[in-house]
Amino acid sequence: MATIKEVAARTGLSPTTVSRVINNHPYVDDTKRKKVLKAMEELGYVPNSSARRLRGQKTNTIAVIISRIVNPFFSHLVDAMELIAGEKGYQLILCDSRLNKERELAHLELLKTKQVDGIILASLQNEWKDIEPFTKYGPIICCNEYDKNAQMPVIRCDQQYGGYIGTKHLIEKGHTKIAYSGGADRIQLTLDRRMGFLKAMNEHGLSVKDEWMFPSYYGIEDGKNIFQRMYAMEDRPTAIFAGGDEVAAGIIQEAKRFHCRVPDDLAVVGYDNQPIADLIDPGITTIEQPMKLMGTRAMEMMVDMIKHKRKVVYKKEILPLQLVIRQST
Amino acid sequence: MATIKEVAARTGLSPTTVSRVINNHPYVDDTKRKKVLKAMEELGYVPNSSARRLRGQKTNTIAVIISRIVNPFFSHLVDAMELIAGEKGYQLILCDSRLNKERELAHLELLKTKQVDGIILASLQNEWKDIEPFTKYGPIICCNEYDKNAQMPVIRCDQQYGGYIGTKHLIEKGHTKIAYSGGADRIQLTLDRRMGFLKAMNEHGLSVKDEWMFPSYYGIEDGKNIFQRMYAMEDRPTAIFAGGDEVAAGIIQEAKRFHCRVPDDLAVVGYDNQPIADLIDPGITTIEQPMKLMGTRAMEMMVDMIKHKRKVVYKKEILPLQLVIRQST
DNA sequence: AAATTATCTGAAATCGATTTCAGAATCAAA
DNA sequence: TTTGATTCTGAAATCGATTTCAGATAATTT
Repeated sequence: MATIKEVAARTGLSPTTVSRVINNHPYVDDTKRKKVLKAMEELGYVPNSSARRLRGQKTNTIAVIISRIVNPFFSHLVDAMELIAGEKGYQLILCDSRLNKERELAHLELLKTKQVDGIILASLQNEWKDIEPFTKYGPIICCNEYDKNAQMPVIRCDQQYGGYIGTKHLIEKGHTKIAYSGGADRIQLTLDRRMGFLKAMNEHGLSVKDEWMFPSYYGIEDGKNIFQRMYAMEDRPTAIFAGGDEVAAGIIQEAKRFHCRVPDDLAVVGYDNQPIADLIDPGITTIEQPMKLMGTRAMEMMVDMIKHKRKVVYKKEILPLQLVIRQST
Repeated sequence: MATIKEVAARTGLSPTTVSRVINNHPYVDDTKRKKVLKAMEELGYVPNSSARRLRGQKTNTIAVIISRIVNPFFSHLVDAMELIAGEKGYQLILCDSRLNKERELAHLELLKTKQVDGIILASLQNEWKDIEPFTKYGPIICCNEYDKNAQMPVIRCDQQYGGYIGTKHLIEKGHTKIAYSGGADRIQLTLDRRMGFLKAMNEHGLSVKDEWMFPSYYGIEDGKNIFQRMYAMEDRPTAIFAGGDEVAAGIIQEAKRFHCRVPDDLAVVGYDNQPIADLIDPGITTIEQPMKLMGTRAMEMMVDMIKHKRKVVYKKEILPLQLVIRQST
């Protein structure tokens, strides 16, 4: 409630001097500094952040756009970001696009209206051409997902490598009839992963049946669905590379229900290494993504870009992926 | 980049009129209104939100304080809140106290410094006496957790009832030697739940062994730990009411490893009805909390309080809990 | 002693919007 | 025709801080 003027009045000094005390400027007489601090204390004065934002043209706020906070992948990512943001003195605004283009664009407006100093895009619903116009209002970086055409900093994993090592693992286990979930999508990350899958298959002279290529799905229910479709096939695959641990879990759960043994009758590889991967029986062999590291690095880079108002040098960081072997393969 | 002045200059009108157009005030000549809109469009003008905040003494931002976003309970809660906040035109600032008192207090400062219009406390690390001073700076409501002494609006579940029905269910299944996890804690929610447990036990003339009362734990590892401790006992309980689904999952997983059959040798009841409850084998009998509803109602109430600047009438809402029976009992 | 530098202070401008207030023009009612 | 209401407009004040600029005083250096 109290303003800087009231503090000034109470001390008989000017608002300028009070401001200097608040901001630890040099050249303030020590007696007066103490007087100001005392008055601030007594009045319960706290600087009004709206005024500071306006004058300073800075919000100390960063937005992160994700597609679903309930997805453990994103909640871990956001968790890491929130920690770093706090350490660096920034607030984090959570923006959930819910896989919706318009919502994503609406959230990007935050940068235009100066509600945030920068935006981390951890999910990408729009094409680069629709996002690009926003870059002139402040720093935007991609984290996890990316666009091939985008000239913007990005922190991500080598998804092609992920697809490759997962598939290779199945091949080494002796599988030749391998299904894949995560096909028909315009998301670069998905395309990369699929390319890795196909690369491994090709390298071993294995062909891929069209009917074994499932589109991108996310939930447990989708996994159950996929299993049923495979189960109904004449020529069943003996292994599947699922797009995520939840899908993998759904497949495994449904397989059990149909007395189809995992991994003997059907081997399953997941993605993300989420807690459930280690929880269900059998444990899911999966590709671990360094979510903490990705979130941390993205936030560090964002703060760095804001602080140094550095001309957006197109910078990319690619983090390692790892195969975690459990009992589902 | 463009300001309201530039728009005014371009149209030959005053900033006042431009402002009227922006805010849909009546009494603006239609020709001029169109002229202004055109100029805004051409200049790519968007109102600066810091200026609006300062002048309007409103931030259109709400903070939610939770203890861990990676906990599915909270991510679902936040998910629901984010949705409603967006619908009502508010931004959501995510504050993760990480179970730390100081972090929680630091986040409450957001209200003091006018960075947010209100705060939803979905986790409570401090005592009411330390939180109360902040209430004079704006609306604060509790969601999920609460404090007995607190005179503040709260949306929560009847945890005592939850503890009661879970325990009663075990008793009805014929168990008399029932352990409980979630004991030594100063959190009201935990105390309530435990009271429900004890009430059910008393009603059936069952006594509770001290060594069967475990403190509050959260993770899978804690669950494993609890199982091992029970397993090592002379007099083993035949059932346990775990504080959460993760703990329950840990117990079940470890039980399997020791060839202890669930539910025959050990029945397990969880809490929250998280996805894993349905995923692991056997499925976990658990108490379902209406997280979506709780988040939704909390956000609606918060927006309502902000909009109507209503004197904080102490209002509480208690939402229903439900027993979900699966194979672990 | 004069010149220079370092330390300290406040008036006024500024950030970019909204609101108040007063006044002008138009229209309707008495 | 006068009065009153309705519609429209802009100058200036305001929100609450920070920054610029200029000036005063004290301390150092020549």
